[in-house]
Amino acid sequence: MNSLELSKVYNPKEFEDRIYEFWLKNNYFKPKNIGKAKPFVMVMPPPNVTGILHMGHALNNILPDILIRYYRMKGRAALWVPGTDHAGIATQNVVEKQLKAQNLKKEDLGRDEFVKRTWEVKDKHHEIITRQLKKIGCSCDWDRERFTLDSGLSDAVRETFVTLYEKGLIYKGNYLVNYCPRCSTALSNEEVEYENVNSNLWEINYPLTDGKGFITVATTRPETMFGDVAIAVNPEDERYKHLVGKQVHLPLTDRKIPIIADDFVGVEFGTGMVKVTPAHDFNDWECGKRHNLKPINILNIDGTLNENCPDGYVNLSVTEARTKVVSELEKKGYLSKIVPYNHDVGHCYRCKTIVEPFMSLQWFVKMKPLADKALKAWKEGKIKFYPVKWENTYSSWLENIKDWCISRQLWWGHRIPVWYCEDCKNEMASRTDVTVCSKCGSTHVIQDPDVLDTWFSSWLWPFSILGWPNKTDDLSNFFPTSSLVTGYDIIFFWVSRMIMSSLVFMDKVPFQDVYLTGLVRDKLGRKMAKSLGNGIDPLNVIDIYGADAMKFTLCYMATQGQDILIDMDSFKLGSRFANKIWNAVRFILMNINDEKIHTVGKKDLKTLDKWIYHTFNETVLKVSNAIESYKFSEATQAVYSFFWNDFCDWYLEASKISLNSDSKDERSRIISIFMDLLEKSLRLLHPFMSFLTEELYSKLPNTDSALIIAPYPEYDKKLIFEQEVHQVHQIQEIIKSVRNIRSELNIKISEKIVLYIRLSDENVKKIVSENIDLIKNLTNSESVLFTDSNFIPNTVLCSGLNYDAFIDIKGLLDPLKEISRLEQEIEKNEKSLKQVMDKLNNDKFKLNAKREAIDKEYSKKTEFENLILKSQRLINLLKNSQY
RNA sequence: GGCCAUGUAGCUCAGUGGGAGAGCAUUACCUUCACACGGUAGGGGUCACUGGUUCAAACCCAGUCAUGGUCACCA
Repeated sequence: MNSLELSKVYNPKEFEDRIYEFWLKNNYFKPKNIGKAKPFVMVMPPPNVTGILHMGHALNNILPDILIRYYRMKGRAALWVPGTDHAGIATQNVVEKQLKAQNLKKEDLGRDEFVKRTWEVKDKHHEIITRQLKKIGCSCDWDRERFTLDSGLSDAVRETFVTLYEKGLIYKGNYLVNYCPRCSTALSNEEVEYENVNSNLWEINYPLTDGKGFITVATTRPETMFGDVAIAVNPEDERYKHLVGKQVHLPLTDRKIPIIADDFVGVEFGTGMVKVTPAHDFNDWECGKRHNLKPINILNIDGTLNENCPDGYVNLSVTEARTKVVSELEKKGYLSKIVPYNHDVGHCYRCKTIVEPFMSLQWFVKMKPLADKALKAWKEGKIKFYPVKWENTYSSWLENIKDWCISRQLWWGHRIPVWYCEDCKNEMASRTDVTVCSKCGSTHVIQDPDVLDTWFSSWLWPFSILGWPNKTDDLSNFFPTSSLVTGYDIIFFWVSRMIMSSLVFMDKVPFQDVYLTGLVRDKLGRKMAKSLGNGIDPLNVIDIYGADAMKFTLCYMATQGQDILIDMDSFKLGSRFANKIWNAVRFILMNINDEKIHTVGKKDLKTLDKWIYHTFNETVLKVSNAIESYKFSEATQAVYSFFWNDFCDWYLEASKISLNSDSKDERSRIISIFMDLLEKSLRLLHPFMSFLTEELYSKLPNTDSALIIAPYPEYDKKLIFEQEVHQVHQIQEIIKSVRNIRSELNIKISEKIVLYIRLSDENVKKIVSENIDLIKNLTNSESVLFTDSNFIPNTVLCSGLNYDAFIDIKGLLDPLKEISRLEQEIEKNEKSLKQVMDKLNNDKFKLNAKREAIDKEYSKKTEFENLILKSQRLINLLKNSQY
């Protein structure tokens, strides 16, 4: 070890990669003392293998890393399991886009070849993502890494599907589902995002078949009229009662449809008449069921119109058909009017295409029984959300849950484990591949072509990742996990469903705590998106500022429930702090010569030493409490202010006297304390500044093992020194007020002053006299003397509660200026005094307020009165003296 | 429309029933041998608005306004 090894400026590139290798090589990310120590387990929310990690990912992995490192140092068997998600639609889209660039469709390749290409995309992105996570410093156990489409998870998916199938909780049927025509697949309700769209309400006339005029209906989707099977009115609507039961001609076709009454129709809206299109609208679907109306499907699976539509419309897209229908209606006189209208339209969450309600044969999970379990577990307090407000979101979703459409008409994903016999039509759900029909013995069996929703594998993550459905050691050692950290945007997709699946298959909640991070946004509050070009690449931040700076900054800003607004400059916070730590260590190391480092006993601690130990100890308590209650910002603020403001600004500055002492013993004493404090501080800081602290730790002469596995500092009752803390505050107050006056009077640094201090309290006097050199140094005085006088000519006075300090500025005093300054002081203090007196003159205050509050007001009263008195006296003296 | 947040310094945000805080930005002074990614000292706030509870409210309650999120929609 020697100080020369530390460069002047903190340069994270010099050591971050090396340190990560060091950790990896020594298996420090693996849980220790399994079975003996209480485990602390987290699973990584698996990033999609569709791209690279963004700032949100960085945040969502930085916070778990802090927790894992903290609990690891606390002696828990800490395990963090990483992994990635195959991300069905999203990844398939990436490959389809690549093909499109080559003018190819997936059908040109065929299913097997397409899936093979998708695996290549997966491999590529997986490699990048892994590298990024390592750059960030994630201390996860890479040997346990999983992928949602690996063989183990595929077993888990089959086990889950077949079990639910056998319990009757999975069913297949022809229902109306949300359908993305671009992705050519069904979606779950959660995968549809509603966006407000400027559109029109078209009012269309439908002629009555009895020739007695026409009726007018309003619609936002005129092209769906080819699927109309009825017109509905509200049964209470006096305007239309007489029409119920009559028939109308469906314009542009030769079909006739009935007018029916149903109370889902609002009297107020539009014309009060609704076209009923069961195959393409969820309300109409329900209405159609009530009236036994057979739905007419007008769409092909690619979203174009099918042969149920008139000639000339078949194979048109919905948009094209809309234009054509409107113009035909207008031409033929059926169009009554067009009213501009804004409404929310569902879009595919992956490709933003407008989704169409579409009737098709799909697989569903019956959710009510699962949701009930999940609600019960939450009500019993088995699971807690941080911040708690999200529990509302969780419970209201579960209370209003709808069945989950899990089949996707995609190629990338877990194939549905159901086989059909082509001969006897037998349907077989199976954990293993089926080649022979279980009923008729035929070998003509084919597997269902669809795949499962990608969330059908990730909802098993907390136990499948540990080896389920096999009974593994990991499963018994590490399930249930401890905490989950993820973004609030996937509470429905992922968090709630994991809770449901764990309760069904493991009979336990998957984690006790869920911490929901805010989303990372730019300084204007916008989401970071490729299209806006406002994204910040974590690797870029690491390149400029270092991984620790990024980690510390994000953590500092991670307050519960808030989105995080940042730009590149935000990371200066962490970077400067890292530099500060670096240089503090560097400074102390370069001051070691041949001093012997030893344990300094309590009796050898001076006031200032006790103060810093006390402050450190309080910080340990604050930080531990904050981490354990997921108050990340609070924890970082505590370590920041301790290390920078207390340790560097005061203790280190003050201790330079000891460092420069002629006494070898004193130098040895102070260096030993420094080493002890640094060693402890680095342990305290490690979860937040992992690379830097590990690197510096290795440079300390009093350490011999890795910091990452060193014990976390514990609160120590033997290090409470209230009295010394009070004394140091006294000294700090004197120093600050003298510095203030110096600055106010523009006394240059080069100008040494003479300071006279007057103290009435003997205890204070004792402690000040012990630290006279300290005051001298920090106020840049050539001498500090005690005085009993209450006036010293040619000096400026600054006073506090227990002291007067006279600053001799050697004939530079301008009496008029000084009088004016004192008058301002008086004014300020009188204002404060008035506030205090208002309270003290209030009998109710004295009657009701807490004892301490009253005492405090009285002491404030004395303080302000004294200060005013002193200033006034000084003004008089100044006015009467002959300068 | 329901529900949930948020509104504190120029910006981003902490905070707490008892004298308004941090980081960045800004002003002055300082390149003093750890750090100019630094030091010292400042300036800057009707704590959205209006009521209420309380001896005391930025904090608790109600309402208003504004902003955001989310769910659900009547075509």
